[in-house]
Amino acid sequence: MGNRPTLIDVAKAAGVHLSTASRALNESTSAQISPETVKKVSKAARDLGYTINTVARGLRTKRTQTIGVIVPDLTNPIFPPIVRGIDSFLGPRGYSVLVVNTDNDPESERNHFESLMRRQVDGLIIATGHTDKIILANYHNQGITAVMVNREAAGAPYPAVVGDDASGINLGVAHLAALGHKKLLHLTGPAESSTSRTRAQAFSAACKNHGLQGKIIKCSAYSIDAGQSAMDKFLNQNLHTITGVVAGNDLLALGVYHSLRAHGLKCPQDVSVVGFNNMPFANDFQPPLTTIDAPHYEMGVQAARIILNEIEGEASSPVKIMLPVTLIVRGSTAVAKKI
Amino acid sequence: MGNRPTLIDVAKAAGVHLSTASRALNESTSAQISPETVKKVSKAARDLGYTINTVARGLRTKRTQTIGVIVPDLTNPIFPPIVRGIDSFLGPRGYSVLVVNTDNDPESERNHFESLMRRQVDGLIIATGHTDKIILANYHNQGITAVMVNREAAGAPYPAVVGDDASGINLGVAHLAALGHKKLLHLTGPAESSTSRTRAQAFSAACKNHGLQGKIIKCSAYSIDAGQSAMDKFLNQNLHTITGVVAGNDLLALGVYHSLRAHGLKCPQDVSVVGFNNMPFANDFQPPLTTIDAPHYEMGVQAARIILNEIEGEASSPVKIMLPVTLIVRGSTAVAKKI
DNA sequence: TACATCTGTGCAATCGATTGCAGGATTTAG
DNA sequence: CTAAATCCTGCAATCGATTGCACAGATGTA
Repeated sequence: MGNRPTLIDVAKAAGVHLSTASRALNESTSAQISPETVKKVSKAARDLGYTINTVARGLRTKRTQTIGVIVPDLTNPIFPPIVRGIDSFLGPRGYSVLVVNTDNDPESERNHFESLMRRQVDGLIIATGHTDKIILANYHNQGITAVMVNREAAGAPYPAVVGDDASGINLGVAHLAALGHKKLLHLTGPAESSTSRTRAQAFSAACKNHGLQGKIIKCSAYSIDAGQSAMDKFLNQNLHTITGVVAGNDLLALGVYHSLRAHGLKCPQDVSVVGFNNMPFANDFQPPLTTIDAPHYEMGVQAARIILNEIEGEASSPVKIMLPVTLIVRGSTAVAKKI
Repeated sequence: MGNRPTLIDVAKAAGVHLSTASRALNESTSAQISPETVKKVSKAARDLGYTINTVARGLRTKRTQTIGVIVPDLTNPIFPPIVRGIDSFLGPRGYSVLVVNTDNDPESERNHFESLMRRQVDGLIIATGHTDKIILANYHNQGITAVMVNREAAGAPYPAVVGDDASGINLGVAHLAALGHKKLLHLTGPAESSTSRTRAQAFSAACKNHGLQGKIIKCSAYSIDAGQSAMDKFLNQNLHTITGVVAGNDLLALGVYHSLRAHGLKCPQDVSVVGFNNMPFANDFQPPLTTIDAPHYEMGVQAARIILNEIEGEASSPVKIMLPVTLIVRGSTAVAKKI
């Protein structure tokens, strides 16, 4: 790669010592240097096309201005908005983002974690639902700065930025109740994930609240296939026992779509479906998906804000930020059918 | 962040000199060290939980084992698979990936480029369609290692990995021709993008080949909105003049869906639509989208393979890899309606 | 006038590795 | 039995910055 000039080149060109050049170019130290010298050095730097070598600086300062972001899978559509939110906050502040995918595999997560540590990242933003308590406690014991996003911190007092899952599920159940549904089904995600538990509990509570019957089935992952096979299994045994489904997320809702179709049921005529997340293109599904909008981009922004504060400012006490969610009514919910 | 042990700690623990420890731990130099010493050092490293500081190494070796990936927008669904493909190849080989989003803004691209240079990335994988010839030529003049992905290199002899756009468009047109369509429309993306031009040219050629009438309209971006407004404009003037649409990509196809609906036209009964990319969830759209599958993940893998070769192996002559595409027939295409 | 205080700059150590070179110990060759 | 070759290991320079400390000259104070 290109042979860029170094600080020595700039110093020579400006006729000053290396250290003077460094101070002149550095926002926080340029006050120590006379204005004329600063101008001279700046000009030399500009003329030579000097850019700082952050690797060298990072070695000396022990700050790389790099944040590691751990996600399960970037191709899961809720993560790109989170990552962009993070990046949009951090980028203008001089930080870069190293994204790794764990596929929810603990072994892979450990490897990626080590890789990020070797790279001396200044902090971690963790979006994986599976990271278990022990791993997290380990991170904390090692003095690692981290912030959770889209999940709660378990096993370690880390700050977290989450959507208001309980309210979201409430909104969904209330919406179905208002449409006259009496018998609902909830597809819950993997038990390791804090969002799964929160949503399932909120579902039970909301059903009780509205005097509805609410069943829950488990899915092995937050994926279309897992949703489909769980729903298949359910429908094979209980074809006409429910009129409304509150899926743990939009992918599970899509799995429900597939399963309903395979069982000759129509959405929303026979069964109404509510998703969660309002993922991109949810409006273009067949039918357009009624879902809970969770502000993923904003979650990323907030997580970035917090971690920067932890790194640069004084360490605040672990906060938990819960962002509001909203119900988006589309074509997958309708008045309940008599069963 | 954690106070990890350094090579000196390991060397002391093993009772050898720093440099011996370094060589013992390094794959390529451990042959210079006696087996017992290697074992001793390895054990000490393991016991102390030593991990190398890649920042320090990077400063000395001028290799950061980091690749910069420049995309327009990570939330555009074709990019996550590319990024994952890149990462899946590079990760196991010790490289990490720094992803930046330019939003097709040259100013933003310049800033991100500078940021990547400051971070001493070993190479660049460029997926932005807009990067103009001058910028690219600049990169090349600065001796920057780069590979294009999902676009051709213009203005600089960089390797490129692309899908076979021309064949893809051909497949789409042939499919519509076989269904009896005579009058087709192509929505082309921004002219700056090489894929836009390739696809548009292929469309014209294919129409001529099949003896069809083919019109082309331009879209300002590869987005749903741009597709919709271009199609709106077209339909307002020419409501029943075409029966088939070949969209420049799937997002434009979705825009076409919206526009057709707004004009009271049904897909596929009134108008058939073919997309391009086979983006995630294309099968779940309304109707499921017939489209050309482009192997984005594989494109990422190949781009990563090439750049690693350029960095570590001998510089090969600039290659252009064209990956095959396939037609995926779904519900958005049907026998042509008489008009 | 003499001494203390500031300002601006330079000197040199340092961050944590890699690597060319030198040299002692051991082996091989003649 | 001596010289040459080989094998290991240590020494020290180096990558490109940051930063505590020293010091010269300017300014202020008594």
